[in-house]
Amino acid sequence: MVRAGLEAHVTGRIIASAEVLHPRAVRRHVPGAADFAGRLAGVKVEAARRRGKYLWLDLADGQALLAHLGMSGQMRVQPPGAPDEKHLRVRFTFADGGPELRFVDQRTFGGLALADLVDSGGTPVPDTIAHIARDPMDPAFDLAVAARALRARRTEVKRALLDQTLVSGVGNIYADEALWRARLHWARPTERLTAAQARAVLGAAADVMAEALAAGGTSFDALYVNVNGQSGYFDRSLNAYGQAGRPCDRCGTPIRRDPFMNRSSFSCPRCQPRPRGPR
DNA sequence: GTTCTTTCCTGCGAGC
DNA sequence: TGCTCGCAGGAAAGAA
Repeated sequence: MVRAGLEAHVTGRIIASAEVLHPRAVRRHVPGAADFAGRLAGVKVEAARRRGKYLWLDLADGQALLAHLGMSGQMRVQPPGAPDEKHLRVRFTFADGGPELRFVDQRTFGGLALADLVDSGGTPVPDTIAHIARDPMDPAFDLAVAARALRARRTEVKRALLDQTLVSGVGNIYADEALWRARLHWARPTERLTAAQARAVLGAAADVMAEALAAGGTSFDALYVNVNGQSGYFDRSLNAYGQAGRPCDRCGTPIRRDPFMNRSSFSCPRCQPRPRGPR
Protein backbone atom coordinates (compact mmCIF):
# COMPACT_ATOMS: atom_id res chain seq x y z
CA MET A 1 0.00 0.00 0.00
CA VAL A 2 2.75 2.38 0.88
CA ARG A 3 4.57 1.22 -2.21
CA ALA A 4 1.54 1.88 -4.38
CA GLY A 5 1.22 5.36 -2.92
CA LEU A 6 4.83 6.13 -3.70
CA GLU A 7 4.46 4.71 -7.18
CA ALA A 8 1.53 7.04 -7.80
CA HIS A 9 2.93 10.21 -6.27
CA VAL A 10 6.70 10.10 -6.64
CA THR A 11 7.64 8.04 -9.71
CA GLY A 12 8.91 10.11 -12.60
CA ARG A 13 9.75 13.14 -10.46
CA ILE A 14 13.21 14.64 -9.94
CA ILE A 15 14.41 15.10 -6.36
CA ALA A 16 15.54 18.67 -5.74
CA SER A 17 16.77 18.25 -2.19
CA ALA A 18 16.89 15.87 0.74
CA GLU A 19 16.92 17.46 4.17
CA VAL A 20 17.92 15.19 7.08
CA LEU A 21 16.42 16.54 10.30
CA HIS A 22 17.49 13.66 12.52
CA PRO A 23 20.80 11.86 11.94
CA ARG A 24 19.51 8.58 13.32
CA ALA A 25 17.09 8.31 10.40
CA VAL A 26 20.05 7.74 8.04
CA ARG A 27 22.31 5.83 10.45
CA ARG A 28 22.49 2.91 8.05
CA HIS A 29 23.82 5.17 5.34
CA VAL A 30 27.41 4.81 6.45
CA PRO A 31 28.88 7.82 4.55
CA GLY A 32 26.58 10.06 6.56
CA ALA A 33 23.75 12.55 6.18
CA ALA A 34 25.64 15.05 4.03
CA ASP A 35 26.61 12.34 1.52
CA PHE A 36 23.03 11.07 1.54
CA ALA A 37 21.62 14.49 0.70
CA GLY A 38 24.33 15.32 -1.82
CA ARG A 39 23.84 12.17 -3.85
CA LEU A 40 20.06 12.53 -4.07
CA ALA A 41 19.90 16.08 -5.37
CA GLY A 42 18.91 16.17 -9.04
CA VAL A 43 18.18 12.43 -9.33
CA LYS A 44 15.02 11.09 -10.95
CA VAL A 45 12.82 8.47 -9.27
CA GLU A 46 11.99 5.63 -11.65
CA ALA A 47 9.96 3.11 -9.66
CA ALA A 48 8.79 2.07 -6.18
CA ARG A 49 9.43 -1.49 -5.04
CA ARG A 50 9.08 -3.67 -1.96
CA ARG A 51 10.43 -6.88 -0.50
CA GLY A 52 9.31 -8.02 2.91
CA LYS A 53 9.40 -5.05 5.24
CA TYR A 54 11.75 -3.07 3.01
CA LEU A 55 10.65 -0.47 0.51
CA TRP A 56 12.81 1.27 -2.05
CA LEU A 57 12.79 3.71 -4.93
CA ASP A 58 14.78 2.87 -8.05
CA LEU A 59 16.78 5.94 -9.02
CA ALA A 60 17.93 6.96 -12.48
CA ASP A 61 21.60 6.77 -11.48
CA GLY A 62 21.37 3.01 -10.81
CA GLN A 63 21.10 3.34 -7.07
CA ALA A 64 18.15 2.84 -4.77
CA LEU A 65 16.73 4.89 -1.94
CA LEU A 66 16.05 2.16 0.62
CA ALA A 67 13.58 2.57 3.47
CA HIS A 68 12.57 0.47 6.43
CA LEU A 69 9.58 1.83 8.31
CA GLY A 70 10.33 -0.01 11.54
CA MET A 71 7.06 -0.05 13.42
CA SER A 72 6.32 3.65 13.65
CA GLY A 73 7.67 4.93 10.33
CA GLN A 74 5.51 6.65 7.75
CA MET A 75 6.03 7.97 4.26
CA ARG A 76 3.86 11.00 3.64
CA VAL A 77 3.17 13.17 0.64
CA GLN A 78 2.49 16.74 1.77
CA PRO A 79 2.09 20.11 0.06
CA PRO A 80 5.10 22.41 0.48
CA GLY A 81 4.53 24.58 3.53
CA ALA A 82 2.39 22.06 5.37
CA PRO A 83 3.31 22.13 9.08
CA ASP A 84 6.18 19.86 10.02
CA GLU A 85 5.12 16.66 11.73
CA LYS A 86 6.40 16.29 15.29
CA HIS A 87 8.61 13.36 14.30
CA LEU A 88 9.59 14.51 10.83
CA ARG A 89 13.01 12.99 10.12
CA VAL A 90 13.74 13.55 6.42
CA ARG A 91 12.12 15.88 3.88
CA PHE A 92 12.43 15.48 0.11
CA THR A 93 11.53 18.31 -2.22
CA PHE A 94 11.09 17.93 -5.97
CA ALA A 95 12.21 19.96 -8.97
CA ASP A 96 8.61 20.41 -10.11
CA GLY A 97 7.78 22.33 -6.93
CA GLY A 98 4.97 19.88 -6.17
CA PRO A 99 4.20 17.91 -3.03
CA GLU A 100 7.05 16.91 -0.74
CA LEU A 101 7.86 13.40 0.37
CA ARG A 102 8.37 13.13 4.12
CA PHE A 103 9.77 10.36 6.27
CA VAL A 104 8.15 10.57 9.70
CA ASP A 105 9.14 8.18 12.47
CA GLN A 106 8.35 8.41 16.16
CA ARG A 107 10.53 5.64 17.56
CA THR A 108 13.31 5.89 15.01
CA PHE A 109 13.52 2.13 14.53
CA GLY A 110 13.10 2.78 10.84
CA GLY A 111 15.56 4.49 8.56
CA LEU A 112 16.71 5.42 5.06
CA ALA A 113 19.89 4.64 3.14
CA LEU A 114 21.29 4.65 -0.38
CA ALA A 115 22.36 1.35 -1.90
CA ASP A 116 23.55 -0.11 -5.19
CA LEU A 117 21.14 -2.36 -7.05
CA VAL A 118 22.31 -5.95 -7.56
CA ASP A 119 20.67 -8.96 -9.17
CA SER A 120 18.90 -11.40 -6.86
CA GLY A 121 17.32 -14.32 -8.71
CA GLY A 122 16.48 -12.17 -11.71
CA THR A 123 15.21 -9.22 -9.67
CA PRO A 124 17.22 -6.05 -8.99
CA VAL A 125 17.39 -5.40 -5.25
CA PRO A 126 19.50 -3.09 -3.05
CA ASP A 127 22.76 -4.85 -2.18
CA THR A 128 22.30 -4.31 1.54
CA ILE A 129 19.12 -6.40 1.57
CA ALA A 130 20.13 -9.07 -0.93
CA HIS A 131 20.07 -11.61 1.92
CA ILE A 132 16.36 -10.98 2.57
CA ALA A 133 14.09 -13.71 1.21
CA ARG A 134 11.10 -13.09 -1.03
CA ASP A 135 7.87 -12.46 0.86
CA PRO A 136 4.87 -14.77 0.50
CA MET A 137 3.05 -12.25 -1.70
CA ASP A 138 5.88 -12.04 -4.23
CA PRO A 139 4.74 -13.63 -7.52
CA ALA A 140 8.01 -15.56 -7.60
CA PHE A 141 7.65 -16.85 -4.04
CA ASP A 142 7.95 -20.64 -4.08
CA LEU A 143 5.90 -22.16 -1.27
CA ALA A 144 7.34 -25.66 -1.68
CA VAL A 145 10.92 -24.40 -1.51
CA ALA A 146 10.18 -22.25 1.52
CA ALA A 147 8.41 -25.15 3.25
CA ARG A 148 11.46 -27.38 2.74
CA ALA A 149 13.74 -24.66 4.10
CA LEU A 150 11.48 -24.22 7.11
CA ARG A 151 11.64 -27.94 7.93
CA ALA A 152 15.41 -27.93 7.50
CA ARG A 153 15.81 -25.49 10.38
CA ARG A 154 16.60 -26.66 13.87
CA THR A 155 14.65 -24.28 16.04
CA GLU A 156 11.11 -23.39 17.09
CA VAL A 157 8.68 -22.73 14.26
CA LYS A 158 7.94 -19.14 15.27
CA ARG A 159 11.61 -18.23 15.47
CA ALA A 160 11.99 -19.58 11.94
CA LEU A 161 8.99 -17.61 10.69
CA LEU A 162 10.54 -14.40 12.01
CA ASP A 163 13.85 -15.11 10.25
CA GLN A 164 13.80 -12.78 7.25
CA THR A 165 16.36 -14.85 5.36
CA LEU A 166 13.87 -17.73 5.24
CA VAL A 167 10.70 -15.84 4.45
CA SER A 168 10.31 -12.08 4.71
CA GLY A 169 7.57 -9.73 5.75
CA VAL A 170 6.42 -11.83 8.71
CA GLY A 171 6.57 -10.02 12.05
CA ASN A 172 5.31 -10.94 15.49
CA ILE A 173 1.66 -10.22 14.68
CA TYR A 174 1.50 -12.08 11.36
CA ALA A 175 3.43 -15.00 12.85
CA ASP A 176 0.93 -15.45 15.67
CA GLU A 177 -2.01 -15.17 13.27
CA ALA A 178 -0.50 -17.66 10.80
CA LEU A 179 0.25 -20.16 13.59
CA TRP A 180 -3.31 -19.85 14.91
CA ARG A 181 -4.75 -20.52 11.46
CA ALA A 182 -2.45 -23.52 10.96
CA ARG A 183 -3.24 -24.77 14.51
CA LEU A 184 0.42 -24.91 15.43
CA HIS A 185 1.99 -23.95 18.73
CA TRP A 186 4.78 -21.36 18.42
CA ALA A 187 7.29 -23.63 20.16
CA ARG A 188 6.81 -26.59 17.81
CA PRO A 189 10.26 -27.77 16.72
CA THR A 190 10.68 -27.21 12.97
CA GLU A 191 12.08 -30.72 12.50
CA ARG A 192 8.80 -32.13 13.73
CA LEU A 193 6.65 -30.24 11.25
CA THR A 194 5.08 -32.37 8.54
CA ALA A 195 5.44 -31.12 4.98
CA ALA A 196 1.74 -30.31 4.98
CA GLN A 197 2.03 -28.31 8.20
CA ALA A 198 4.98 -26.33 6.87
CA ARG A 199 3.07 -25.47 3.71
CA ALA A 200 -0.04 -24.63 5.73
CA VAL A 201 1.63 -22.15 8.04
CA LEU A 202 3.40 -20.39 5.18
CA GLY A 203 0.19 -20.29 3.17
CA ALA A 204 -1.60 -18.85 6.20
CA ALA A 205 1.07 -16.18 6.51
CA ALA A 206 0.47 -15.21 2.89
CA ASP A 207 -3.27 -15.03 3.49
CA VAL A 208 -2.88 -12.87 6.58
CA MET A 209 -0.57 -10.48 4.76
CA ALA A 210 -2.93 -10.22 1.80
CA GLU A 211 -5.91 -9.53 4.04
CA ALA A 212 -4.02 -6.92 6.06
CA LEU A 213 -2.95 -5.20 2.86
CA ALA A 214 -6.50 -5.18 1.51
CA ALA A 215 -7.89 -3.82 4.79
CA GLY A 216 -5.16 -1.20 5.07
CA GLY A 217 -6.10 0.13 1.68
CA THR A 218 -9.29 1.61 3.00
CA SER A 219 -7.55 4.48 4.76
CA PHE A 220 -5.44 5.54 1.80
CA ASP A 221 -5.76 9.04 0.44
CA ALA A 222 -3.61 11.30 -1.66
CA LEU A 223 -1.88 13.01 1.20
CA TYR A 224 -1.37 10.07 3.47
CA VAL A 225 0.80 7.52 1.75
CA ASN A 226 1.49 5.29 4.70
CA VAL A 227 -0.98 2.98 6.25
CA ASN A 228 0.42 2.66 9.73
CA GLY A 229 -0.23 -0.35 11.94
CA GLN A 230 -3.26 0.93 13.81
CA SER A 231 -5.78 0.74 10.98
CA GLY A 232 -9.01 -1.22 11.21
CA TYR A 233 -7.54 -4.58 10.38
CA PHE A 234 -5.73 -4.88 13.68
CA ASP A 235 -8.74 -4.13 15.80
CA ARG A 236 -11.24 -6.31 14.03
CA SER A 237 -9.52 -9.22 12.38
CA LEU A 238 -6.99 -10.59 14.81
CA ASN A 239 -7.68 -14.09 16.08
CA ALA A 240 -4.73 -14.50 18.42
CA TYR A 241 -2.34 -11.56 18.67
CA GLY A 242 -3.11 -9.33 21.63
CA GLN A 243 -6.23 -11.32 22.48
CA ALA A 244 -5.08 -12.73 25.84
CA GLY A 245 -8.05 -13.82 27.91
CA ARG A 246 -10.55 -13.42 25.09
CA PRO A 247 -12.27 -16.54 23.75
CA CYS A 248 -10.72 -18.26 20.76
CA ASP A 249 -12.83 -17.61 17.64
CA ARG A 250 -12.80 -21.35 16.86
CA CYS A 251 -13.31 -23.11 20.17
CA GLY A 252 -14.00 -20.45 22.81
CA THR A 253 -11.01 -21.35 25.00
CA PRO A 254 -9.34 -18.21 26.38
CA ILE A 255 -6.30 -17.14 24.34
CA ARG A 256 -3.05 -17.44 26.25
CA ARG A 257 -0.06 -15.10 26.33
CA ASP A 258 3.45 -16.52 26.71
CA PRO A 259 6.73 -14.65 27.03
CA PHE A 260 8.72 -15.06 23.83
CA MET A 261 12.05 -13.45 22.95
CA ASN A 262 11.51 -10.41 25.19
CA ARG A 263 8.03 -9.94 23.82
CA SER A 264 4.89 -12.07 23.58
CA SER A 265 3.32 -14.99 21.81
CA PHE A 266 -0.43 -15.47 21.74
CA SER A 267 -2.06 -18.82 21.08
CA CYS A 268 -5.12 -20.94 21.80
CA PRO A 269 -4.25 -23.63 24.36
CA ARG A 270 -6.77 -26.02 22.82
CA CYS A 271 -6.36 -25.46 19.07
CA GLN A 272 -2.59 -25.03 19.35
CA PRO A 273 -1.42 -27.48 22.02
CA ARG A 274 2.10 -27.09 23.32
CA PRO A 275 4.42 -29.71 21.85
CA ARG A 276 5.39 -32.54 24.14
CA GLY A 277 8.32 -34.83 24.43
CA PRO A 278 11.97 -34.52 23.49
CA ARG A 279 13.09 -32.71 20.41
C1' DG B 1 27.77 -22.37 9.44
C1' DT B 2 23.91 -21.79 12.38
C1' DT B 3 21.33 -20.24 16.20
C1' DC B 4 20.58 -17.17 20.06
C1' DT B 5 20.78 -12.80 22.80
C1' DT B 6 21.22 -8.01 23.27
C1' DT B 7 20.40 -3.38 22.03
C1' DC B 8 18.55 0.60 19.81
C1' DC B 9 13.97 4.36 20.90
C1' DT B 10 9.74 6.74 22.52
C1' DG B 11 4.93 6.98 24.01
C1' DC B 12 1.50 4.94 26.52
C1' DG B 13 -0.94 2.87 30.29
C1' DA B 14 -0.84 0.80 34.88
C1' DG B 15 0.23 1.31 39.50
C1' DC B 16 1.64 3.83 43.44
C1' DT C 1 -1.22 15.01 40.11
C1' DG C 2 3.00 13.23 38.85
C1' DC C 3 6.32 9.88 38.93
C1' DT C 4 8.40 5.27 37.59
C1' DC C 5 8.18 1.08 35.36
C1' DG C 6 7.31 -2.30 31.80
C1' DC C 7 5.99 -3.07 27.29
C1' DA C 8 5.79 -2.82 22.17
C1' DG C 9 8.33 -3.75 17.62
C1' DG C 10 12.55 -5.36 13.53
C1' DA C 11 17.11 -6.39 12.62
C1' DA C 12 22.13 -5.79 13.04
C1' DA C 13 25.97 -7.34 15.51
C1' DG C 14 28.27 -10.07 18.49
C1' DA C 15 28.25 -14.34 21.34
C1' DA C 16 27.86 -19.10 21.82
